[in-house]
Amino acid sequence: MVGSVWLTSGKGRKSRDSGLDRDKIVATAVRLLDAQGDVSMRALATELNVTPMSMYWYVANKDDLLELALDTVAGEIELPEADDDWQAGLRALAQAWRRTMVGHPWAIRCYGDYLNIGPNSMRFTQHAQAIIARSPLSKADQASALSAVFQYVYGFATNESRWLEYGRKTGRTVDEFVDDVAASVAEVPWVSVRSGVVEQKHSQSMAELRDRDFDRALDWLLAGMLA
Amino acid sequence: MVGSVWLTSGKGRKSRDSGLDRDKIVATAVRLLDAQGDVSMRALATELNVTPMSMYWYVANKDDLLELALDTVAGEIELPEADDDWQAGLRALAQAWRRTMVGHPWAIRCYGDYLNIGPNSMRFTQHAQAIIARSPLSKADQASALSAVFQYVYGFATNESRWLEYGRKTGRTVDEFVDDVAASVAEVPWVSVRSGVVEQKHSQSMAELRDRDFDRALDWLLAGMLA
DNA sequence: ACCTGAACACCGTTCAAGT
DNA sequence: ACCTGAACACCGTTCAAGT
Repeated sequence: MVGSVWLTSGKGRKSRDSGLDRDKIVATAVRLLDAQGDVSMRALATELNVTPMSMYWYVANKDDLLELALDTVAGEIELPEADDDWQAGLRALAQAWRRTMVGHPWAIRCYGDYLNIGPNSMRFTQHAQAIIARSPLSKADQASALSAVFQYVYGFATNESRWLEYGRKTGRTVDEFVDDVAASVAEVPWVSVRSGVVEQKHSQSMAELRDRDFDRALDWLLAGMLA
Repeated sequence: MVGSVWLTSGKGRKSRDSGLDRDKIVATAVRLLDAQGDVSMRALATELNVTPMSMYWYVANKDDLLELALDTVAGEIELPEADDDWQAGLRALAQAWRRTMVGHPWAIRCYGDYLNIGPNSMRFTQHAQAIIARSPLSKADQASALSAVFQYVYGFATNESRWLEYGRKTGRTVDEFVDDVAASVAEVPWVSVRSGVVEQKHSQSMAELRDRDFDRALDWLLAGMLA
């Protein structure tokens, strides 16, 4: 919670004598998380052909493990080339973040649980700050602007991930799943107005809708900043 | 997950013979969630002086219980008076949502887990749609605009709730907690640039910063929509 | 119609012990 | 230095049984 792996020296760089080390454990955890949406310490251990308790030699507890896993996926985010157009840069960065988060729905779920000060997360943050520094905004506005953009992106990606997870769990495509929901929801007595998502669905695929909306809102935000 | 309490007729309107009914169970769950940040079925039952298993007569499972609890807090959101100024209306609605979510951090945590089609949630949704309908935006843009605003608000409130929870758990004020984090984080080798939040902290309280940033970003978004 | 007891299949984690 | 076994204190939930 308040403690962070990154604030303790820890048993990070232990070498092995049975093929095990912290990196391997974290990598395996990420693999299982990607596959199942969650991990237990016990499942992780059996995957590694070892007793559950051996995990605790490399990692203080499950929270630490997840914090490490989270920074691992933060390392996958492609940072766009430096460019003079800060708005384009910010859009590209937001897109990159969204892309990798949607690829790891479990990550976005635990995003708020940790301080996110691992090396990869910090690399990302610094990149974002470098981009916004090229804008004409005041120092104070720059911070607000970054928060605004990434709070929006976080909200968007969270929502997007959920639909993808729903789809995966029910073994249907997202579009099919949305149809199912729409049909069920229509039966509920107090639902007289359909939600925006469901309403527009039939004209285009959810994926197209999402892409368009994502860029659109970013443009609004960026345009508003200069107004 | 994909199933929803609201899609099953369920044991909702059972009467009691030992003072128990679904409403009372849900109300108690909300009380415990507010107090501790989570509930177990077992703790809820003992709070109600009853065996864990009796819960399952009123509620199919824990997910259903939480879905009901979530709609209960959705009922606390104060819907602003109808007004011709749609931007003011949207801002007021966003503020109201933020206020009640920050009061129930557990709620925002499970917000994405359910379909949110309970009566109170739908009342909220319809109110939002009524407000945006008064804007000059096209039908399609109206849906995008609502999504954008509430995705941002969701991201903001999630972030805000986390800081408040951290503070509460460590028994410090949010400002003190931010100071603690800043001090610890400064020790981490790869942290060469401070994050926006931490950097500005000393000039004003976090609460002031948050209020200003929240309104600010909403203004940007709304301004961008008309550009 | 409502509630219980015993049980199942899980969790994360501590602690003392092995090599 | 690394790993294990047994145990503790939890979970949500099923199922058959009581009243």
